[in-house]
Amino acid sequence: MTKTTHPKQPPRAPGRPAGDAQLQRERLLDAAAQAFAHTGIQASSLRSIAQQAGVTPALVNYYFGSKQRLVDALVEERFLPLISKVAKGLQDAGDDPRELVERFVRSLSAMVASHPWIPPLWVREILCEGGQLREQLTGRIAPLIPLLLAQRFAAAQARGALNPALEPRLLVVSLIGLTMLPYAAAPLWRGIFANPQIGDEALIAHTLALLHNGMET
Amino acid sequence: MTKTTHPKQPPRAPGRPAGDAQLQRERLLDAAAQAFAHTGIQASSLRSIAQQAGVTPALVNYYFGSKQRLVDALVEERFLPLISKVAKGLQDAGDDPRELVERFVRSLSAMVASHPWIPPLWVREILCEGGQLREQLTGRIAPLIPLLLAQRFAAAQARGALNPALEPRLLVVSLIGLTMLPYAAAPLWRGIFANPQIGDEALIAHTLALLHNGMET
DNA sequence: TAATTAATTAAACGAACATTTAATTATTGC
DNA sequence: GCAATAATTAAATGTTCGTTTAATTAATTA
Repeated sequence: MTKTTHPKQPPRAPGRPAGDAQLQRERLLDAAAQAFAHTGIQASSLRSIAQQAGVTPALVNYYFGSKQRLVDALVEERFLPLISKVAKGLQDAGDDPRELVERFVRSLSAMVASHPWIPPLWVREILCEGGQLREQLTGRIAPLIPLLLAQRFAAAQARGALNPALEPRLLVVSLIGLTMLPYAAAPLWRGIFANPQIGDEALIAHTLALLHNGMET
Repeated sequence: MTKTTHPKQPPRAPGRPAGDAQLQRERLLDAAAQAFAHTGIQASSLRSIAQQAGVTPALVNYYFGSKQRLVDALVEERFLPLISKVAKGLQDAGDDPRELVERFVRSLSAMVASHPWIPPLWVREILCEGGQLREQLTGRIAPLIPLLLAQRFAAAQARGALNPALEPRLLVVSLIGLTMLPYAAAPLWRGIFANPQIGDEALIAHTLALLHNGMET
């Protein structure tokens, strides 16, 4: 989709501008994160990203070389560092499955609050078939979070600290379904269930209540 | 994305063919459902859909008028009837929230087994921002399923038949996150958690165990 | 059987896309 | 201060897309 709303900046003349240089690159990454989450990578044109940043599409290729390498830069510099931070918090947690679940829910909530482009990007580019970030998940994210959680859940279940009717690996899937999906779908259910409004704290409390009760032996 | 694999049918000459007439329309709807779920509506070209059905893109416009009306036809003739069937099953269920949840889980499972294009289409065109089926959800699906479930959950909670720590409307979101998302993400987690394989029955048993335990007062 | 209608293709159109090239201007190093 | 380099734009290129038009052939009707 092409952004048809111009912020009405007077078109700049060619030539090197005065002042800030490498800051343009960051502004392009910001615009790309917004566009990719909002519209999807494939459907986001370099024109619309450039326009959002107030430059021409040729400048995107000047800084990144191609659309694919813009995606790569966004993954390395913006996306994976956030994932690693969540993973660190889980590694440092103990064996108690309740503690693991609570840390996951709360750190995801904090990440989404400061980087609201994460859930829509996750849906479009990891969950969707053909998503361009799927390889990142299977190759670099899965060992850090899903496999780690599954192992700890299985160990907890073996020593009787987790509802034996659950399947430890599917509990990881359930955990993601109960956290990432509500954030990604928030515009939808906030519209359907308007009045009275449901806040973020209520969402966390509900999710933890369901999970803690459901995990009990 | 354009389908580059040709099923090697010799190119047909112009002119009205012998035999089956209105069957082509159904074949185009089949191909469209596959393509839209697999690639997304916007990214599915009429060329690829036509090629999948063994015809030319002009024939798509002959039968449907435009790409938009092809989408409309798919919604009316294939998608909404399945949703209505699920909604009927819920309306006929009693007040017991366990019964409601079990019916939802099982009828969704049956629907997905016979129409596997539903979960990816739901993710792409309802969950994703800008999805072309969102108006259908808020306008025609929400009253049939999410609002109905939320009302019954709230009533059950009021009479003490549902964990009071839960929020009835968010329980609907949780229910969808625990059912639709695992189906949509199945190719992902079946790859990550390979060996031993997890079957559909195990998924249903796990999901119901978590929900029933979590809903207990 | 002759005329009309239905179903199909090939070809063309204009728009949007990612990318490349050449020109233009500011900054930096000597 | 002058040459080299860095940052930017305008314009052009070739591709793909949805849609339209005209031609073609089978089925239907009278």
